[in-house]
Amino acid sequence: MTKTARKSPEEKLLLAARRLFCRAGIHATGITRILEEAGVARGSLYMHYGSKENLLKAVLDTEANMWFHWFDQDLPALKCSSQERILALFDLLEKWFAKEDFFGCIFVNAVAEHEKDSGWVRDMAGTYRDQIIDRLKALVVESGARDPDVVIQKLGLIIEGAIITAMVTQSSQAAHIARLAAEDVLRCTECSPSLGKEST
Amino acid sequence: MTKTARKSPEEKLLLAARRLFCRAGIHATGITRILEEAGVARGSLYMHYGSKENLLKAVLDTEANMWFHWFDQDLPALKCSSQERILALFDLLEKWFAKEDFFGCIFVNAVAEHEKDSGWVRDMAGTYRDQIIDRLKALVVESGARDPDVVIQKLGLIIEGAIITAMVTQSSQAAHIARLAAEDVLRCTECSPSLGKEST
DNA sequence: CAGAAACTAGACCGATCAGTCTAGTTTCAT
DNA sequence: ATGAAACTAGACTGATCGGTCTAGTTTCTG
Repeated sequence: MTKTARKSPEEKLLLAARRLFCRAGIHATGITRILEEAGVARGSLYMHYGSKENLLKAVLDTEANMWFHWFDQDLPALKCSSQERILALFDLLEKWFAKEDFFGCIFVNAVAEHEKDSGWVRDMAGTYRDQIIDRLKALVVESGARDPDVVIQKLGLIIEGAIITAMVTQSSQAAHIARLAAEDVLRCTECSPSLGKEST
Repeated sequence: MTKTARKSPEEKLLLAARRLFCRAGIHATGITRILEEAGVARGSLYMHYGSKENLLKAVLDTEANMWFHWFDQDLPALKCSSQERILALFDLLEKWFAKEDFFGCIFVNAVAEHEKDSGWVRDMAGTYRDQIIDRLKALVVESGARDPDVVIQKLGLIIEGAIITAMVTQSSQAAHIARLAAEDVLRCTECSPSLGKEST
């Protein structure tokens, strides 16, 4: 169980930063605390990342890659229908939430603590979000849903709700509820030709 | 349109703090910036609130009261079924999201930027969350849903998802999607005697 | 009108922050 | 074995933070 043993200072910094940024907040986490948690010298941080901001960017990249891995590797490996693959995403979420060091999504946290009107955090989060939504879209379209765009938006909303609920309640239960809600959405979409039309 | 005219320094501080905490983040917002935005002297802040922390608490109180007002005043005033009242909540959310100074939910933001394991922010957010869920529960039970607890959790998740999506996308569209998803959940709950039972 | 309370403007303080720099140590390729 | 690069430990800097304090002005109340 030597968790941070045999890792390069670069990797130890990345892991410590991810954990602390999520657990205590980005602004509330000082460089010094990251260095202590990582067991790495001050100079190494600035040699590898140059600034706290760049370190945060690296953490965001890492988290995005987790999502990409889910969509590009884990889900396609399943031998099941594309609809079941969509639902399997919530099982991946459940595993994520259940990790002892899960303290919310760094993207949500980063957006929450930074300027909402503009800025690189917002841009970066938006770009990665779009890339994730695209992958979700491929799954939904493949499943032959009646109104893919609406389904995607509903599912995206449920996923984000699950993340926040899991962060607030500190329980992986949210993923299970989210899966049930997603099942409702998918069932309604394939069963009802036209829903109510309160246009406004 | 004199927005901050004829208001007491206390109220001007509260409004400025709420806006800035949501728009730029709590830690990223300095006392001085709040004072500038509010047009109020430094001493007045400490006379009325004593600390930045207490000011944040007051902002959280205000936001909680908005939710209580929705559940205790606005929704009961509607002459419609309790199920339609549940859905009307999403119309209130839509109005909220559409405000020019909507930049996310201060509760979510506050939890996101503070220690997740403990602390007064977490406690306060949890307490208010429970009180809001209780009100939602009353509505759901009144609507005669088959499995109220699950429905409540699904709806809570959808509501939180809507808030985050609205924050990230800066669009009130999320409320509309959330309403559609909520309709799916309610429809499935009342139509299907027993859903799939993947009990984990 | 008079006194108290609320309020303003801004100087000021100690703490802490991100980031720099120096000096010495370890690691590693050749 | 040796030199370069990576790394450590920690002192240091300038800026900024939350919060205090003083002095003078406005507003409210009786």
